[in-house]
Amino acid sequence: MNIGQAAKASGISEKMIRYYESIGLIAPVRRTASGYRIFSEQDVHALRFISRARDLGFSVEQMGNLLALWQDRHRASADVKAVAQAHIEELDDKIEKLQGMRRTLEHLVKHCHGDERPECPILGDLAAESLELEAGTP
Amino acid sequence: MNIGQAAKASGISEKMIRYYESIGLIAPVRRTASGYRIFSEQDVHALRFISRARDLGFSVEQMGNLLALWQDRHRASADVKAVAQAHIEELDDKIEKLQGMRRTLEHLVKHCHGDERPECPILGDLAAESLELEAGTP
DNA sequence: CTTGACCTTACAATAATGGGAAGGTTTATG
DNA sequence: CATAAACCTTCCCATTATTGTAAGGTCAAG
Repeated sequence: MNIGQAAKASGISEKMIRYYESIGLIAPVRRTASGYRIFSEQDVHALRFISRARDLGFSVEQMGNLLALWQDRHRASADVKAVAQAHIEELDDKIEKLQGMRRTLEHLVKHCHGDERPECPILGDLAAESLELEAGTP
Repeated sequence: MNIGQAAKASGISEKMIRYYESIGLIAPVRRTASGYRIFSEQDVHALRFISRARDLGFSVEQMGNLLALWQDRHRASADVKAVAQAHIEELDDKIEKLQGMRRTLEHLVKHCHGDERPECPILGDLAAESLELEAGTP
């Protein structure tokens, strides 16, 4: 299997496969005499593993940890669980941050007439001209 | 006011102030004979505007639009509202994506024993060895 | 007049990805 | 067999927003 086929089979672009190799996330694969990469089923399996981990939002570093655990027959599932839980917390942080932004913005949008006139509480809030809408006094 | 004071007053780092100037988000401010930047109250006001917009997750490009609207006396609030609403949709997309990841991960974590044994549904799912946990057959 | 705290520019790095150029290789077709 | 299309290779650049660092100029206080 050459890199194009491996890319299709794994859902990771050729570019990213080369990148993952260059940073050591995956080991260099075999090459033909002329330098073309040859991917075994095993190699593609690892790429699919990465693809799924990536879909779950794991960073390259976390994927490295997961791959190492995956390939370690004597791993403890507790270690895997710890990585996953840490990632859940990261996700929660991001989600909460975005939701906070969303709430504030939603509030401002609700109070904006959205017509031809220039008066606008959204700009008012950004310029802090007006009476602190929302901002933390519940 | 020099850049250090403007940074403290606005909550934007010196670095980022220079950067925002370099990319044209803010106009170049006055300089002393020796080249030090001098920030007026107006300049700092604009920086605070940017700081708040940034806290709401607006991109540099969006902040540029908002600044332009802010400084346009004849703006229509509808235009501001449109920018804000577009951003809310972006936030919603991001939130939904993260929540999807979180749900899947939570599900996997729940089924992982988290002990000394190597068996782990989290790795199993990433390797797609097992019976498609979660993945779209409700 | 020196020291330390400031300022200046310029360049590099981060994380993950895409784009393209310049050139070698394999495959299909005439 | 020759040639063209479709691959592959490496290398460099761009992205977004931000921080770090280095080398050097300036200012205020002692």
